[in-house]
Order: sequence, then C-alpha cells, then structure tokens
Amino acid sequence: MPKNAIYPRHSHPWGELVYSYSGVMEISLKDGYFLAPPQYAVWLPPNMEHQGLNRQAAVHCSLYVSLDLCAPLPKETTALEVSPMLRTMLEHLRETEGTNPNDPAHLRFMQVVVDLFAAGQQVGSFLPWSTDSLLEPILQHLQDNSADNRSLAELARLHETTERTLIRRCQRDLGIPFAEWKQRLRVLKAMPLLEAGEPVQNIASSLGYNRASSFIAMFRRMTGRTPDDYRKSVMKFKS
Amino acid sequence: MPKNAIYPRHSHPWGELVYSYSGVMEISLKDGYFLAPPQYAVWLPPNMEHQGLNRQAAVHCSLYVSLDLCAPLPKETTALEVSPMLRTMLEHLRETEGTNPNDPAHLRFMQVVVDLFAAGQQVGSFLPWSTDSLLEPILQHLQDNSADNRSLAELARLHETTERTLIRRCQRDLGIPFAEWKQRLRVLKAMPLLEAGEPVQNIASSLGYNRASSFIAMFRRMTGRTPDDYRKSVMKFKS
DNA sequence: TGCGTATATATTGAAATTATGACAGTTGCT
DNA sequence: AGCAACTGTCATAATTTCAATATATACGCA
Repeated sequence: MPKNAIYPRHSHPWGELVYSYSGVMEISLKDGYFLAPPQYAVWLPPNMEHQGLNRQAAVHCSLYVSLDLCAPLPKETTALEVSPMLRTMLEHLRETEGTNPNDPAHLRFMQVVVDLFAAGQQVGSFLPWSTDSLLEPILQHLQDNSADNRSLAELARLHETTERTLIRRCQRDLGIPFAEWKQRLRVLKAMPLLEAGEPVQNIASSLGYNRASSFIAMFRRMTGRTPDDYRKSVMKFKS
Repeated sequence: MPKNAIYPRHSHPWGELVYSYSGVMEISLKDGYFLAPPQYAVWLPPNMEHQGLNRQAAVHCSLYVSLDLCAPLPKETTALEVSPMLRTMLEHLRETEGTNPNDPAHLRFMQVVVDLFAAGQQVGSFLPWSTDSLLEPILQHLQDNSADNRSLAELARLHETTERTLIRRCQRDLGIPFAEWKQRLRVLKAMPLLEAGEPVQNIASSLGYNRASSFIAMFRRMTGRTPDDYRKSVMKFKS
C-alpha cells in the first residue's frame, strides 16, 4: 500500500489477523486504537468493526480466520506479539504466494500459523497515546524532536510540573514507563529511515544517540533483531 | 553425542529423518553412504538397514515417521536439503522440547515439519568420494592439506595427467565439479573450528583464503548463512 | 547509555581459476 | 574397418578470489 492509504471502516463475520511485513499498521476501533510494527500483529475477532490505515508506505497482509477456528484466539481485539518463528513462517507464505491454495500441506501450514498466533502474548498498542493535558504536549514534542535527550526531570521543569507526576501519568495513561515509550518512538522513527537505505550510523545520531552501538542495542531489545537485519527482511518485499 | 559415537546397524518398520543441529552426521547403508552437515537431512524409508556415526561431537535428532505418513516421502534413502524455514522449525522444536507431546497444535506442527521435509530437494552425499586411481590421491591430499591453493592444472601436472581429465573424472565419480568439492570440504573443516570459537579470520586463513570476506562469501553460498550465524545457531544447543 | 575496541560482513572492480562444449587423436576391442 | 571409451587442445563463458574499503555488530566497563 502507498503512504496514507485508508481502508474503509467495516466488519465481517470472520476473524482477521493483520500483519505488517514492512511499515507500520494502524487499526482504529470504536473504542480503541492499535499501532503495530512488524513485531506485532493485530487480532480482530469476528464482527468487530474496524478501520485500517498506514501513514507510510507498507507491505502487509490479512489472514482471515474462519469462525470455527477462532475459539483458541482472544475474544477481544488485541495486539499479539509475533515470534521470530512466526515471522519466518509469514515470510515463507509471502515468498511462496500463489501455490495451490487447496494443497493439503498448505492448509496444514496455515493452521499452524493460526496456532502460533493463538500462542502469542497479548499486548497493547505499540505506541500508546495520551490526551492528558500535561502529558500530551510532551509526547507531541518528542514526536517532533525525537533526538531530544533531556531527562524527564528537565522536561518536568519546563512544563512546570514534577518528574514524579509525569511518571504517574505515564503509568496510568500509557501503561508503560516513559523511557520505554521514548525508545518505542525511536524504533518507529528508525524503521522508515532504514527502509530508505540510510546508514545505521546516521539514523542513530539523528535519533539522539552518540554511538551507533547504543542505538543498535536498543533496537535489538525492542524488536528482537538488529537494525540491518530489519532492513534486509524488509527489502525482500520491496523488489 | 560425544565424538566417534556409533549407532549399531539396525532397521525398523517406520521412516526416519535424521537431522544434525551441529556437527556432521554420517549414515552408512549396505549400498550407499551419506554425509550430512546441518543444511542436509537424511531420509531413511521404513525397513532400511542403516548405521549412524559422528566423528566429531554432534547434536542431532531423529524424527520417526509413522508408516502411513511416509507416502509423500521418497521411496529411496536420500539426503534432503533443509531450507532455512525448516531449520527454524526444527530449532523451535528443540527449544520447546518437553511440551505436551499430545497437544493437537504440536501434532499439527510436526505434520508440517514432515510436509516440508517431503518438499525438500533430493541431493547426494554432501562430500562424495571416489576410489579412482587418479582422483583418490588428490582428494586425500586435499583432506590433509585443505589450505592448498594450487590450481587444478598444477595438481594435474603433479599427478602426470591433465586438467581436463581430472574435471571429467570429478563429474563422473563425484557428480559435482572439482571446485564445488573443494569448497564443501572447506565448509566441513570450518564447522568444528567455528564451534570451537576460533575467529573467522583465522579459520579463513587456515583454509587457504587470503581474505576473510572471500571465505565468508563462500561459506554463505554453500550453507545459506554466514560463518558467525552458523556458530551462533550451534551455540544455542551447547549450553 | 557513553565510549572504545575487536570482530564480522557486504561491496566492488580487477585478476585468476574453473567449467563446458567442440573437435580431433588414441587405444582397445570385435 | 568400425565402434566405443577415454584423452588432449582450445576458445569461451561462468565463477571464485583478491584487495581495499565501508558498514555493522558485540562486548566490556564506566
């Protein structure tokens, strides 16, 4: 899909697993919102009204899950962690696209993919948001200046509050610590730059890291693979 | 298994897929011989008399395949190429060892593993041998001096024959070109060194390469992964 | 996360090596 | 003589390696 593509809001009587090979996927619901890079997938139970969109160009797929196979999957809409094993299988699917869809071996393969999704850990949106009057300006500021390395204490001072308060609001509204949120943001910023072929060194410094190795270590912790690995796996789907 | 382990010669009324996570596996039959590093697996149809052995220490597994699932697999004993996808699944099995073996999802997973083996390309022994009077001394010499970079023409001169004749005999007896054989030999020599933690640079030069990058490129072509990747995946099974 | 260092990998154009097919010569056999 | 299998020569195509360099990653310690 090209950038800024929007899927109309709709629903259907079967389950849907949305996975992104490259780029970030966003799903919005009547009462919820999920943002999912390639290490997450979004599970939509049958009859769940949803709307998809991707801000940057993206390569993604949806797995439609027949009603009678939905039992082992969550009853709620949720993001699921995609293990490296599962990712490999999804990439294999993409590579062998077009083989006979009725081949029994292929059907078995698909069933195992669903099994693995069902075994995945439920998680929230990769980058949660808050409209809290104190928090939102800070989050917005970081969105626009991701290289800002000022400490939480300094940010608190700037916005006339205290570090402790900000920490409490992060925990309450975002569900994750402030540092984690900033790292996730940087991962998301890094992805399109990696896809654009930017050297890891440059990306690291443009995100506020003084050393590439620090950035690499962070990216690895967050996504399970190194920046260059991520780039390589993405490139497979762009040629 | 420790080095020089030998499995007694035997047979059984079910199929067997032999796969090596690390180290090289050897299977000898009444009328055949297979040598298989981790990118190969050996398929033994039901009731096939066989004997296994591993010269170096190895971590391997056998998948027993019930008679009624053997239909899609070859009727003959053969080596099968193990795709990266399949390797990932086998490693996953190894990591999640001990989960309930009667779990339906696990059984489905196993079935897919067999499906993928069945889809694998049939190949011969990874390192074939010849007892040809001209060829054998040369092969033996390379076994003992794998860093020898003398050209085929020079070797021919030494053994009082011509380059063209050697090439013809390789094709006839080994089924693969001379250069391919030498590279496979070097891959086999490299594996235990990698497992021993030897730096890639040293291994490369001890095998006759002037530059590590040449060795890396060769190893990658032959095995589908880089030397260090190989080492890492092996290390997972040694701790 | 900063920072320095050791290691590992990819890339590229030039040089060397190997593979392949065509053809002719040799040998051994009938 | 005729046939078959093998061998040497040569030109060309395909691969591999070299060499230098740029990048990327891991690791230890502060």
